[in-house]
Amino acid sequence: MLINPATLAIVDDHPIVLEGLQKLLTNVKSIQITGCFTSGLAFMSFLKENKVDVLLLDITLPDANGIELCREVKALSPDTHVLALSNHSERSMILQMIQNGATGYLLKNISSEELVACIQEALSGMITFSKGAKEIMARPSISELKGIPQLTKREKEILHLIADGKTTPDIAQQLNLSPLTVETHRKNLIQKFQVRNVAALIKIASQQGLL
Amino acid sequence: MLINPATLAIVDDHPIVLEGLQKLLTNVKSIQITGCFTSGLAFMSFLKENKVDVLLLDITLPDANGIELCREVKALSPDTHVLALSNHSERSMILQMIQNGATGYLLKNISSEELVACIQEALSGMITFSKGAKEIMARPSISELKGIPQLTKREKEILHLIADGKTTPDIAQQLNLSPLTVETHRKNLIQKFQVRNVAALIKIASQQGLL
DNA sequence: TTATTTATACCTGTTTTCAGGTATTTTTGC
DNA sequence: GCAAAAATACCTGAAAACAGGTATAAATAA
Repeated sequence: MLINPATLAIVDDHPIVLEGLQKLLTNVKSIQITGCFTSGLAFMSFLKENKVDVLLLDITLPDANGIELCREVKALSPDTHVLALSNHSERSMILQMIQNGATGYLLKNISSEELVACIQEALSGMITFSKGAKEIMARPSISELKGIPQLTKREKEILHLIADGKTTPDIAQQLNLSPLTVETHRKNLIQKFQVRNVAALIKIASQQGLL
Repeated sequence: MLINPATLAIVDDHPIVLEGLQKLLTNVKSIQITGCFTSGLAFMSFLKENKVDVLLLDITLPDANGIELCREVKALSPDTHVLALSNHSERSMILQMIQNGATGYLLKNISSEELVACIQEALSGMITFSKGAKEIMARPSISELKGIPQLTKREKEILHLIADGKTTPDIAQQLNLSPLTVETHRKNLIQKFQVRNVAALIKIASQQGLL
């Protein structure tokens, strides 16, 4: 099974973490650490020249935020598996990282065996979470799920059309309704979600998975 | 380890699937099937009277869509672990289910051993995926990640404020800018994302994890 | 240092949205 | 069958957004 060891890079602004991870992973034969960086910019220029199979990425960085960096990495090098390595234990943060192309999410309290196992799983093309992250993901906050207004069929329909950039006259024509009717539905949507305008409406609807 | 077997319910509009799952799970001592339903409505009324530890939920249903049903289930009974069981293999679909409170996602080509393992993992309070689902999750579509316009610091700032429901005058005051300047940024945002109005802008920005 | 991008600001006119209502006809649930 | 909810439609006036420009200072990259 020893063809070529997988290349691994680490981005973390704490040198101590960098040191620790290196020590943990040096005696793993199947993994070769090819670079350690304390800034996103430095890593990106490295990535342009070198192949990286796995990236361990801290989310909080001095120059850029990890979520955007993750997306940039995947856009430049889609085959690089990005594993977020973070203290952030909010469910929404984990979801955002995954949405932006991360192959996994590891909490920093991870054990060394678990770390290696997760890297292996990522290398084999699967999403992976540390135990702690799995537990967080299984516990959706009730507030996220409750307090979601109940929409009628028509309201959902119109919500989607609004989100697609359609204006009231557009929607009225498409659904063969009076523009005044569409306005009423729009107003009810804004009222039900307790927001001020469509911008906030679309944001909340999108975050709650209604679009 | 045999205190009380976990209660499990199944919602799927194909009776054959219902039969098959029942057969697969009857000889598992730690799991007790307490109900099988072919419609979301029927299950919801059952859930009001009975405790359900795990729900195997098909996404495509005649009366409601599984994503919304999942949210309703979690709102009514937060301790019920919902495992999506589906043929849908789109990454976005999986993410939506998770965002709406699902504890896991299983593709229907799952093996019986894997199914039991996933149910056990869900019962122990962790998110879980079938092998196939893990692979899909690890492969973000490139189109999702590329083609994202590059925004300046100011534009990001204003994008967030717009998403929060702030109007141009609001934003101008908050950032000590001329409303006309804010209008320009707003216009540039709409142009960069190639959309018609803020509604579409916020939708796309939200889906790309920029909010 | 020069060229480009970014951030700033302005102008005009049209369209759309939003706030504040009222009101009738269908559905749907009990 | 009756009550409630949903879908329909209307009205007015103010506020905001959008389309279509132009233009200049400051910062940044080549």
